[in-house]
Amino acid sequence: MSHHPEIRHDPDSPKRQAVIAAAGELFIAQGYGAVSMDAVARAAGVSKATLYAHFASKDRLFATIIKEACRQKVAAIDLLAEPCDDLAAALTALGQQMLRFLLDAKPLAIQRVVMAECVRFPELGRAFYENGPEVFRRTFGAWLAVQAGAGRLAVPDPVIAADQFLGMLRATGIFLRASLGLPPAPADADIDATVAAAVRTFLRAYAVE
Amino acid sequence: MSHHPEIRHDPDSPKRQAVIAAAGELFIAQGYGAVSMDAVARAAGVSKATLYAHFASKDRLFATIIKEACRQKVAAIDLLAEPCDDLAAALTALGQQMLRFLLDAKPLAIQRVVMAECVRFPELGRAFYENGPEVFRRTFGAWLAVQAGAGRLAVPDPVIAADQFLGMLRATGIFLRASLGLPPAPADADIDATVAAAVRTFLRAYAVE
DNA sequence: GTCTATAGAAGGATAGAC
DNA sequence: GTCTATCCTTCTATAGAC
Repeated sequence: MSHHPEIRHDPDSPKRQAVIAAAGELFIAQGYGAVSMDAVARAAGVSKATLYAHFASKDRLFATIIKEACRQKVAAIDLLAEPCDDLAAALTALGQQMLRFLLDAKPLAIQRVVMAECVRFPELGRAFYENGPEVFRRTFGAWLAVQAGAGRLAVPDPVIAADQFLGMLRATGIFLRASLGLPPAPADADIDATVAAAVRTFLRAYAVE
Repeated sequence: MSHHPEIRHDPDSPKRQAVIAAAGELFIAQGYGAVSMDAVARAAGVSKATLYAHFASKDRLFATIIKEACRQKVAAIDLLAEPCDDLAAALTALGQQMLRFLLDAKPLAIQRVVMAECVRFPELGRAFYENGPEVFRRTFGAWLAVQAGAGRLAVPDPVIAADQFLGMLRATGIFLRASLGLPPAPADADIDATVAAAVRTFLRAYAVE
């Protein structure tokens, strides 16, 4: 025993952690093709041989790193656990937290990398979707169903309604612009206006008067 | 004269056209990093030297090709020129054509490549945004303003309303899934249902009763 | 303009010492 | 496990003949 052909390492090894941290920053910022294993080794302060002792190949290092990055949680989801007496206020708070998260540099960069490489690494598309957007729309949809049960909303299909609200947050003028890296960065006022408009449209369509 | 340091070529040269066609397919399908100049030359049936006689570098070839690909027009925009007596029908037709375009393999692939490379090639982000989404939201917003003027809609801000309708079309469950390459491919019924729901929510919020 | 052939650099991955 | 040093492949780009 103790002679596996696979790689087995202490996951808390400091060098390994350094590699993970360095590779995370580089891959998320620059993507797969633009980052060399030399660059990762240099940034992590280890040799390439050490790098390869922990990760069998560039592919596997990349996939491991990005899959882990996809597990980033949206703080907005916590708002859905709180009791709700004011629907408009709750949707506004949720929308603002959600949109600010989506516009943050790191989630934007992760989305770019995953979209770019999901053809060659289908597991990344799945990991991103299932850990992020899918979790949120389900949770949000369930919350909308509860509000409907309480007589505050009339939603034929809560998950569709959730998609619509989230879709309105990802507006072309603010979210797509940011996704494409176009200046200027969205101002707070723009974010608030987008959220307010989404809440208004959503409630006009779904609120029980 | 006739001795410019820059490259000047017959833009209709058959070899040049072959390079453009081959590079377009490869770059759009696989992205910048995954495509070598050897692969482009082979696919185009020319030598690398010929390739470099027409395009100074891989960067310039890539940027030229992708910028041109961003000029693809949305057929849906033509619908906005037709006279309109049934708002719901017009929005449904527009939405279906738009969403089917967005879900098509080539626009999805172009979007992936542009998002992936917009950090290193900011011009691509601009070209994509200004030729595609921005044109459409402006045109659609102007159309909504006309409908408002005709007393059919009450839209405080037509461009925001346009963004909202388009955002609801790009729903997580159908558009983001497709953007990430997740199976199964969207069925016609899913597309129609998404559009119908968007039209319904939009009119509930904005229609003059 | 177009080719063949190749220079020159960079990248992924590994051998062997410790 | 970690390093240094290196192998081999692939890549971008060009020289030189036609």
